[in-house]
This record gives sequence, structure tokens and C-alpha cells, in this order.
Amino acid sequence: MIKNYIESLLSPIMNERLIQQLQKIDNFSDEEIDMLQSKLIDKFIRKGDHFLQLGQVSRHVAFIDTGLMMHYSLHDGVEIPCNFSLEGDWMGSLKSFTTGSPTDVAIKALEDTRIREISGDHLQQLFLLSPRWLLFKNHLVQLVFFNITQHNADLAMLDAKARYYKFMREKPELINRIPQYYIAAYLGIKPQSLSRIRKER
Amino acid sequence: MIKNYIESLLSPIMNERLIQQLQKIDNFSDEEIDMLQSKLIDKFIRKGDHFLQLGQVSRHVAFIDTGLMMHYSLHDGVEIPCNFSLEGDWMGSLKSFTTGSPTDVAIKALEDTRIREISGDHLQQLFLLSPRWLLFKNHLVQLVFFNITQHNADLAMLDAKARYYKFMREKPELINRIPQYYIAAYLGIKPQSLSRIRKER
DNA sequence: TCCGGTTCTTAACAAATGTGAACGGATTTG
DNA sequence: CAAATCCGTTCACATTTGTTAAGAACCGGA
Repeated sequence: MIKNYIESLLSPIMNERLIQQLQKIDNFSDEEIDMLQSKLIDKFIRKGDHFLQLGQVSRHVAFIDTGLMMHYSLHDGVEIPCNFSLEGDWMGSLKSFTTGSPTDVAIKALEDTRIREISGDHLQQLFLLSPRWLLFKNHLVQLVFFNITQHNADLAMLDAKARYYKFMREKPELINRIPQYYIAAYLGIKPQSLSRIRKER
Repeated sequence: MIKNYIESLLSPIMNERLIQQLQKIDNFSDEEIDMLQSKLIDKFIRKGDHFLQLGQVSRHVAFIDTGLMMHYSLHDGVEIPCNFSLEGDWMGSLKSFTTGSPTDVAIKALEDTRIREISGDHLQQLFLLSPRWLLFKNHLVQLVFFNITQHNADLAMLDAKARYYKFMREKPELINRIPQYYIAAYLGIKPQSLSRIRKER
């Protein structure tokens, strides 16, 4: 595909972004960042395919270069999204990754997505080489944790309209990239109700 | 108080419970458990008082010997519970504890509560003495994480009645120990609605 | 013990959300 | 290209939940 070829040319820019993200967490040295990059593996996940299937054990954490992924669990045959990760984010199923238990939160691509992943084993090696990488893992855990806790409070506190407006306000870049029935499920309402809310403005 | 005196006599039984909980996580040796116990400090938290105030930095993790605690965040002046911890549980505000940031999830006692706490510094010492204690910390994180993720899906998926029935089914020991307006807030409904649901059976 | 506040319940009504069905546009499949 | 499927919208109607207000039950402090 032409599009993929063009994206591959963007690699320097994408590296820039990865490095920026890491600097935000802590002032990693160039050597440390090289250590990480030498262990990262490029992958391409086609829209609709999974980074992590339900019941699998998560063995990798990944940085998203381009694209969009959805974390979700399954209830009565319905996919309930609990989080979204997009370009510039790190993602992983933390519970499964750290405990080795089969995951009950799957991760699949909502768009063709380009990632760079690192295995748990390699991450362990980083920890040994430079304990600073523990900060990195902590950061990932905190981020997911914060997201979910916040969303929890929103679901408990706000009505459907307020939840949708808040979503629009805080994640405007997602509103047109996620199918509405997933947004509705994420917000805890039916697609028809979301449609009604959207109409009102 | 006579009650407190009696409880202090129960100490061997409470130790039993702490040890049982640890064995569930991993087969810690007697020496390792002694290491932990030597660092635990007894505390008593009166009903309504806080283990961790909003905005404080969490510096301790604690085991609950007797009593009941509520984790909550504040929205528009309303306390929104996101979790409960009771006797036999370990508790802590993981985000604040591991990052050193001020907490946005407070923890307060819903009953007079007896805990044994360990500081982050002492926990670090344990990690150095025996890396197995890292499993312990991971276990705590996973537990909280699992709870919140599950509750999230429930809030998004179930209606008020189903949420309450599920709560009754899964945490029957809590139903009569938590004020109903807190249960209502936890379930994302108004106290009057909860009252109506309870009346229907 | 009594008082004052808090919590819980109840009710009638208003508002929000769910349900089922139909339609049309977009996308995929053959 | 045609047929089939999926997705978003709309509507009418059912059901659930919120709101407001009042009183009863309960609890803690003086």
C-alpha cells in the first residue's frame, strides 16, 4: 500500500514523539533511550485485529506510532470499552502483564495501527540495567489507573448528556474516529440515546 | 472502652488472618513474615476519621484487622465512593503511594477501625531483603485495579436495579454496614431511587 | 433524657433513558 | 453492478430514574 510506504518515511518524526513521551516521565539519558529502542519491535495491526485477545496472557507493552486501539471487556456478548489508546500513547493490559493471568480486558485496533512493542522479559532486563525504568512502568500503571478511576466517577456522577459533553470536551480528537456505538457503550448508554443527545444541539 | 480491650485480646486471631492473606499471595516463609510484622505499626482510626485526606501524599499501606474503610473522590461537593476495604484486606492509595503525588482519592473510616500500617520506606527495605515482596505490592495493585475495572463495566452495562442486586449478591457483608446514601452514590443513583428499589421485593 | 440533626422512606410528578421498529446511506461482498 | 450487511438516525411509546417535598426513624451530643 502506498499509505504504508509513506508512513514508513515518517519514522524519524515518530521517534521524536516516543522520545518526547519518555522525557515527560523522567529525564532518561540518550544511552537509556537507546537501550529501550534496541529492544522495540515494529508491528502492524490491521483494523479489527487484536493486540491482545480475551483469555490470552499479555506478554508485551507497546508504544503506538499511528492509529487507535480500544481496551474492552465482554458482557452478555456486548463489548464494553473501558479505555482508548492512540498515537503517542503506551498501552498494555497491566493486570495480565504483571500477574501472568489470562486477560479479561482485550485490546483491538479501531484503525490500522502501527506499534513498537517490548516484551516483559526485555523490560526486566532494562530494570536490571537501569532501575530508572521502573519509573516508566509505574507511570504506565498510574496513567491507566487514573483514567479508569476518573471514568468511574463520571459514570456514577454524571447523566448521559454530561458524560457525552465531557467526552467531547476532553477527547475531541477521538469523537470522529470511534464508531458511535462504541462511544455509547463507553458512556454507558444505548446508541439511540447518544443519537438523540447529538441531535439536541 | 471495654470493646477495645476485648479486641486487643483477639490479637492472635488477627495475626492468623494476616498470615493467611499473605500465604494466599505467595508462600512467604516464617522469616519473611516476621520481617514484615516487625515493621507494622498498630493504629486506631475512629469512625469518620481519615486514613488519607484529599490532597495528602500517601506514605503508608495498611492491613485492616477490624473495621471498614471507604475510598472516595469528591465531585461537586459529593463524596463518590469507588471502593471499600474491610477486615482482612490490605488498602492504600496506590497512585499517590507510588508516585508521591497528592491523592485525589481519600480513604476514611465508616466504622471504628483497627489497622496495622507499613511505610513506603520500610516496604522498600523489604524489597531489598527479599524481592518476593514485590509480588505482594503487585498483588495489591492488581486487586484494586480489578475491582475498579469490574465496577466500571457494571456502571456502563447494568441498570440501577441490576447493580444493586449484584452488590447484594457479591458483598452481602457490606450491605448493612455502609450508609445507604453511600451505597447509592457507589452505584451511581440517588438515595431515593435506592430506597425505591429496596422496597420492591 | 431530650433535642437537633441526619438518614431513610414515601409519594406525585417531571425528566431522562430504554425499546422496538423503520428508513436510508454507506460499506462490503459476491 | 447488485445484494446484503452494518451503522446511524428518527419516532412513538414504555420504563426507569431524578426531583421535590414531607414525615418517620434513628443517632449522637448536651
